Amino acid sequence: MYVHEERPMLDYSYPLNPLTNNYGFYPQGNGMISHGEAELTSLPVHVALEGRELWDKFSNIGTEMLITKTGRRMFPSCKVTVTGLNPKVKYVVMMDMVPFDNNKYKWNRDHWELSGKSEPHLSSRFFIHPDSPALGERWMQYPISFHKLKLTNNTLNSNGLVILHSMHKYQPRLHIVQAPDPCRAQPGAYLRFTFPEAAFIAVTAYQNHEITKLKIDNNPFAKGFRDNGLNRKRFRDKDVQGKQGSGQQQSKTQSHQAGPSDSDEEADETVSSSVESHVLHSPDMKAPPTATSNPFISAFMNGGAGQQVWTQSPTSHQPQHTLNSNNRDSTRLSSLQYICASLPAGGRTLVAPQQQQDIQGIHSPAAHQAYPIQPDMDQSLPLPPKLSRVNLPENALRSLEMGSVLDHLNPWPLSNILNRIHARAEASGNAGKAVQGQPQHEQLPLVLERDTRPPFFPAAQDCGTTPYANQCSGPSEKPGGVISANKSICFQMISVRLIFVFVFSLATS
DNA sequence: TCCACTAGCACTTTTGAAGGGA
DNA sequence: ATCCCTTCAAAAGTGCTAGTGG
Repeated sequence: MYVHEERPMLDYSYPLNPLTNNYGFYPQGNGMISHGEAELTSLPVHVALEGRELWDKFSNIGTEMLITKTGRRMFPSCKVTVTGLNPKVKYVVMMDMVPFDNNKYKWNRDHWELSGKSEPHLSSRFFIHPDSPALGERWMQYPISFHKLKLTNNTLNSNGLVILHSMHKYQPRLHIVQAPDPCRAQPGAYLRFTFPEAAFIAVTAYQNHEITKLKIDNNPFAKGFRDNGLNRKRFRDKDVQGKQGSGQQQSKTQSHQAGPSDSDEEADETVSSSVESHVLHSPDMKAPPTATSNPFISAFMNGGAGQQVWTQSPTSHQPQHTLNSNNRDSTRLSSLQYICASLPAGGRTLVAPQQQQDIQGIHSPAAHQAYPIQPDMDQSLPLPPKLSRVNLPENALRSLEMGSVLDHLNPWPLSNILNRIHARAEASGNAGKAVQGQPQHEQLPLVLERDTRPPFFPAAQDCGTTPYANQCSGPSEKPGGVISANKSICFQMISVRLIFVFVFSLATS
């Protein structure tokens, strides 16, 4: 199982709600928290995957997620409930996909079977939740939805998509990153949660008709295919001409009896109750006037825009002048989610209890008792505020891609980045004031000296035994793997730089 | 021939601008 | 001038399917 477990001492709770899995994190309060470790890791953080009923339906059949060149949303989408955060501390929440195993799959008539070894995993690209950063109380107020996360098989995409291999199995992974607090000169920590029950096989066309049927029944966008697709003109015409259904239509007829009634509500709730994601920009998007409403984006625009932007007033953002320009390079510059890649192996991965037992063979009922929960899943929550799409200035992203070639040889673990922020906060003396002066940032070298001081975070573990070995170990030995490995390194280089600016912006926002 | 993949289609939902009324 | 509500067209998200290429 591809779970990067760094601290076997971690404790996990059992599911507390029959419809959700709650993954709790309870560090043992016996002084095991290392020096300088941030508050996040000392909190009883619970994460629960919403819509377990639907996920289970898919999982029982064998979840498939369509991936396309232009990107396809997940259905069901990942929506999680988080509890146990510090309500007054800012966090960044993001998601990526990690390989479920080392295998490649193929569909054989009516079942999935193994089809050899998996392709080298492309470095992860994060989908950063648009509300990031936000206070813990906000994250706990509403379920956190990632329904706008898109999957693609296009390794060259520039539209903020998560890249996957077709016919490979993946599972979602949630990251909660504590924004560094400059005033307290304390670095941020982060937690990771994987969702094995949401594992899926990425496909370019649905293989299992049962999955297709489930999607049609539950996804409101696919309503037009309900009632055996007879709503559609094409099928109506065919019906009139003698009901000469296609193979797929026939297959639907075999089992499709359920109306849209119940599933409608379920699906509608899934789609409508979520928060809008921000897609930082694709060339065909208009720049909305609310582009700077997100403080993170504002911070990023200020903090990551490179020299050209440093000279601007923080309030002088003109989102309509950003990536939506006709600049021909804009197609390769897009969202932060897309560019952010490959979180290093420095965090803590929390897995489902059963999975945890598989790995470590441990139980922890005490944890459950210690923190009897938490979210009332039946309680209706107010709809979260909606956000408009936001854009990043092109030069902000471009400047981040410019850096030392050496960077890709030693990508920074997130912990190192946070340590560096901490060091910088210390060096600045009064970080809260220092960060107000934007020009100071301009003077920061893009390529910072490394490892000049001991880390405050646990150093990234050697990832040779993890599924991310491909990311960390450089070019693959396979001839075909060199290119993808180089791509991976390139993504890493960009992403680490972005993460740095991103987190640093958090510290200063 | 098989299989993975793509592009375009028809359909539905979502979004946001525009307009009108209080 | 502002706010709220309704309307409507465009954009975006679905699975389907014919066709392509290895």
